[in-house]
Amino acid sequence: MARRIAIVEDDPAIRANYADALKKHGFEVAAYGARAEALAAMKIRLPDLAIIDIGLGSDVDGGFALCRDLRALSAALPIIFLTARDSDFDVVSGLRLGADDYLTKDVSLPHLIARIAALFRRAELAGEAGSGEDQVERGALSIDLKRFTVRWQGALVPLTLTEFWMVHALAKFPGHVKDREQLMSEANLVVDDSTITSHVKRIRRKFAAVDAEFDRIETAYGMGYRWKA
Amino acid sequence: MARRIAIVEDDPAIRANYADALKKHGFEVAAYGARAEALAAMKIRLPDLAIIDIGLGSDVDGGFALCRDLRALSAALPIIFLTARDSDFDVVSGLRLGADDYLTKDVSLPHLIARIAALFRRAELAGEAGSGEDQVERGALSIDLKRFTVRWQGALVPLTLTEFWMVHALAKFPGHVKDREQLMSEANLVVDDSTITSHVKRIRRKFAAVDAEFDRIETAYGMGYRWKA
DNA sequence: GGCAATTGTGGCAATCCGGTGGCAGGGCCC
DNA sequence: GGGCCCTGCCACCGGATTGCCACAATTGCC
Repeated sequence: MARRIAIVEDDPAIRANYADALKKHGFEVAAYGARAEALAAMKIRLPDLAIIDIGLGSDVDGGFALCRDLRALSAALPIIFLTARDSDFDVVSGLRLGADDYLTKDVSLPHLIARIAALFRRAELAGEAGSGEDQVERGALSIDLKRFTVRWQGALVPLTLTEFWMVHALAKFPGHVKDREQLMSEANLVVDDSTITSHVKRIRRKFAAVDAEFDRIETAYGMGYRWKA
Repeated sequence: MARRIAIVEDDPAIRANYADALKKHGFEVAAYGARAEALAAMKIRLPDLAIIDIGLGSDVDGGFALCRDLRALSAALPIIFLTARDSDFDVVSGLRLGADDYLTKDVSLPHLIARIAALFRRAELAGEAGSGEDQVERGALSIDLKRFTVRWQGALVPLTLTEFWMVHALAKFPGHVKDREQLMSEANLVVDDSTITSHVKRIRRKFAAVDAEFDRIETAYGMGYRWKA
């Protein structure tokens, strides 16, 4: 199965150029010209790697914002900035936002491919160690990590991203207690303890809307929460 | 616990320079001037990240060889080439050898740090999922550190957090007497001695509710308590 | 057996923790 | 701009947990 790479670049010529080159290297390519379009598409289905430009049309820093959004979608998604901007400031900012690499547009194609390959190599290491699955099934619960959907007894539970990650964190190891800090880090958050409580409240409510009997999220007093098997 | 970074660079001045800068950023640094020396040291103890120059003294491609050797030692070790050579050919070769990043020596320090941080971030993703189950088994007693559950003869004993840690502290070393202070510190408490007595009382009661014959928590008069094997 | 020190017991009050409703700020879309 | 959604947080409440005390029971020692 070919790797899917998403390219976000506003210049149509450059975009087509890169898309072509990557396709020739055996990658599947999805190309987008604008931030909102790209984000919407990736929310439906995550690519295996994203290459994004920083300046997107009138949105001068659109790529930065997109990177942040994508990082929220997935902590593991490899992200490469590919842009004309070569100031140190931009590089550091980009990397701090969670990108894995930062390249300027003067890199040769072989160079770009080598960077992509290196990133895939590393991403794969993570996949082997962890649960590289993009689908989690726990009885009546099923989680689709690429589409960010959760089903309970077959019915779709409309969770927000934060809620999605929290459910994922809990259900990944049924029965294991996750304290609030662990839940935060798995959802890429740094918030107040009470906020976690709020999220759990909302998650429970959403599951209950689908199944009034729902009670799989158990509170472990003073310890955290656990997904009851 | 600070991250350990290994630097392999033949020029003593540059080496000291980078080593200093990284130390200032809170990393632990091990610096080496030659390939053999570096490899020998890392065989004994792998760093958390390696930064290597390509040209090492008379050994023009020594860095490449070292990278290959290190990759053989560990597929997961993050490796960065930091060198004066900026030809595309070298970059591609370096990355193909298994390096994660390739930087030229004109990068600023903030840029280098950002690259290092990005790599650590990604490497951490891999490490997370690996840790296996933590379980303590002592005859009829079984403690699950991940689930925060205690079973006696297979039956669940509903302990509170404080009680859980106290049972854990006692059962970890069966037969060893733990005085009240030790029990407090293992449960992260600072309380009156009599309070420990109360906790033991409640723990015994909860075990007795499961098994009327329960008598494994022994009082060592004047010394503390011990888990009877 | 007598005595002081130590531990067990029941119970109560203070505290901690989580659940709930609600609200405000920020972002996004129309 | 207006409306909507998501998110973070707070105040309040009820219940679980915890700390401690007075008093009874036990222990070690003479």
